[in-house]
Amino acid sequence: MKRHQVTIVDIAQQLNLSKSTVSRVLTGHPSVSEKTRKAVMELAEKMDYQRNMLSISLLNKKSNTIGIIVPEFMSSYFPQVIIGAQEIAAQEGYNTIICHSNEHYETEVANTKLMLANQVDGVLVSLTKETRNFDHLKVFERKGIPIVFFNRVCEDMSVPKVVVDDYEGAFRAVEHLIKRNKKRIAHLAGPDSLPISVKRLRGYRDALKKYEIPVDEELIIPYDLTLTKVKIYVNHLLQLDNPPDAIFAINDPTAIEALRIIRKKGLRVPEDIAVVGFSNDYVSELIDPPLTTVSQPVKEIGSTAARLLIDQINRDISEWKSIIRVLKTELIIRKSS
Amino acid sequence: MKRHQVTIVDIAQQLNLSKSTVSRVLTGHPSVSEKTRKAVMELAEKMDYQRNMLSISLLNKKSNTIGIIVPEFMSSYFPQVIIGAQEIAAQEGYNTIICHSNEHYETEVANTKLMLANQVDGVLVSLTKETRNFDHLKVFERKGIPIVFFNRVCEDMSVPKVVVDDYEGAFRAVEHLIKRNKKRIAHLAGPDSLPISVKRLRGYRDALKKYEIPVDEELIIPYDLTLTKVKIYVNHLLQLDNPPDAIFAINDPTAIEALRIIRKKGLRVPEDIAVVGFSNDYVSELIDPPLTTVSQPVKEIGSTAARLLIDQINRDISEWKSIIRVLKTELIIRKSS
DNA sequence: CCATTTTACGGGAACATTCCCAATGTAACT
DNA sequence: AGTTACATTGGGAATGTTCCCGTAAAATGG
Repeated sequence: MKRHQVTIVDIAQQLNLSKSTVSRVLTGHPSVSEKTRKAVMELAEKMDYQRNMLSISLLNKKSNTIGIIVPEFMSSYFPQVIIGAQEIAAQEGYNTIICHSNEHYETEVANTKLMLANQVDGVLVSLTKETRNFDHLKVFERKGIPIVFFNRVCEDMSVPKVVVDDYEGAFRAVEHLIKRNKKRIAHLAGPDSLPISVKRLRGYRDALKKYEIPVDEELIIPYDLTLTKVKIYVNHLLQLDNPPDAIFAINDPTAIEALRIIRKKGLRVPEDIAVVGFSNDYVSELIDPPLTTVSQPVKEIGSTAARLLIDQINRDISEWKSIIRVLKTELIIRKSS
Repeated sequence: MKRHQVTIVDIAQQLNLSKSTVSRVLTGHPSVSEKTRKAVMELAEKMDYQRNMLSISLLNKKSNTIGIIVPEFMSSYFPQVIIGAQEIAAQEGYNTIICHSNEHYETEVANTKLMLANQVDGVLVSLTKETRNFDHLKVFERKGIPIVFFNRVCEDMSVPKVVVDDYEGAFRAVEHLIKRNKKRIAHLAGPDSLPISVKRLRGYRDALKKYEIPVDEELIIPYDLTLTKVKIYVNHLLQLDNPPDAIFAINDPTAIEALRIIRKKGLRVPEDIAVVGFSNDYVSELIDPPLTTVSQPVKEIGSTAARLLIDQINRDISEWKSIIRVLKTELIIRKSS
């Protein structure tokens, strides 16, 4: 099958017009007679004409496309952020190219290349847990392509960021455990490369400090977010001479995994060990027992990030460079604590 | 900030070469001297040169981009299918544009327009529950742009489809309930517009027939997949003179919602009422009690669909038009039945 | 040393569209 | 009637890249 695209030239020839005139009709330019307008419109409809955005983008040096790069796609977190972002983007007439890096630095680099090659007008990025070098992202800055980080941000770069108050969320979560009379609270932390890990850890430490509970470094376990390893760490914690009576996990999948392991051992939650997570994954209220967790306004994260990006694209305001939007979290207390 | 893209002409001018030569280096064409090759490569690197895919796509009439249109993004089902599809696509050098239709026909139509305008080489589509008119999809056929349906397919169009054996899956699920000694099995069905609803309903009916259990139409409730309505239907079922002792739901979110309502009423699952879902959502094994469900090979659905699409793009083999790949389901028996 | 082949590079068209500038035609006004 | 104004339309450049074709210089062969 020979595939020939219907172009404005085809329409022009059939109507004995110039491509300029046809273009004018299709773009809604005023100076064109009603008669020709109608003729063009009808023929275009009949021929299934679709404007070729590639050529327009090439000409305008603007693709009306934004890129979104996320580290993973499994939990409900990023899909929902994406929904929020896409909503705003679509409203403003922007398409979206979504890439997930699978938590691999190399894939992330490849993804940024892809975005550049496809001439995106801006990118929304959440980093992988492996990312420690940011050269591939600084290219965007050098080229003047707006970039906005969300959730997993790069603190070395002075570009807009959208995060939640991880510190406060963690603080409140741990405070809640303390008020439930828990004395030895363990923390399954994330890798230090991620600011969210660091901030949540700080929240954990400060909450303990405030209530004058000594911080036992043995109870703080940073890990690389590979879910299969949770079992090792939880088992390790339970076999300590002085085991914890609560676990605060860096995120919900980790908390849920921990919870399952604990229950398989025949321990009671929350009586023997309480568990608290972070993010309020959509699973969390469905499991048994429902998980206490710090909820994030996921859709709002996506929409504010997209809004910030598009504002930057339209009017490039450089004072905005260092804007950081910190959204509120909310502690949702359920039966696991 | 004035944004000027680095082009091959810029590189050519700085080195006193023609754009042809630079292009040759960048595309790896052999007939170019080692000296100039090196010079070009170095300068390109230094200037952060990135080839502009828009112009290449325009020239080749091929964008190396495939589109994926899914009805929703909330459950883990479609994200996982997308991961499977993207893996294959990336392997074959294709980018991906993802759109979700939010279960709205209008949005789906808009999404197809977007795909066409962006010159995708092919599309992967799963329909919304509202879609009853397929003109917007037939455009792809007319233009000779390959299209592959998955999960929610359009049976009117003779294009490749990837589905699971819904009939068999449903049959086995209901058979399993019968063997658990359930006599009055209700079915929360999907809308008739979706072939998956129809097939699963047929499986349900035939399983009952096989074991000579009369089909009570009162126990078959088709609904529009709006989760909030599940409560009404479940309450209705429970208040029947002769209430059901099992529910087979069209999908896992529905089953989970039903399960929660049933438990809130103080009924025991599975003793009073057993519940079975469909799709093995990643939540299903985490809830209490874990849900018996029919699992689908999600990633494989995505990868086979993508493979089918790309094969069609590369060599356009028209006999393939009516190919239907039916993947196997597996009944996963858990505590809810 | 000349003829022929090879090697390396330049010129220009093509892709689909928009937009500026010019050109044509018509109506209105003096 | 002649001039001006305005309404429509056409022509051509430009966007960044590839690829075909042509051509000069260098290398090879006798």
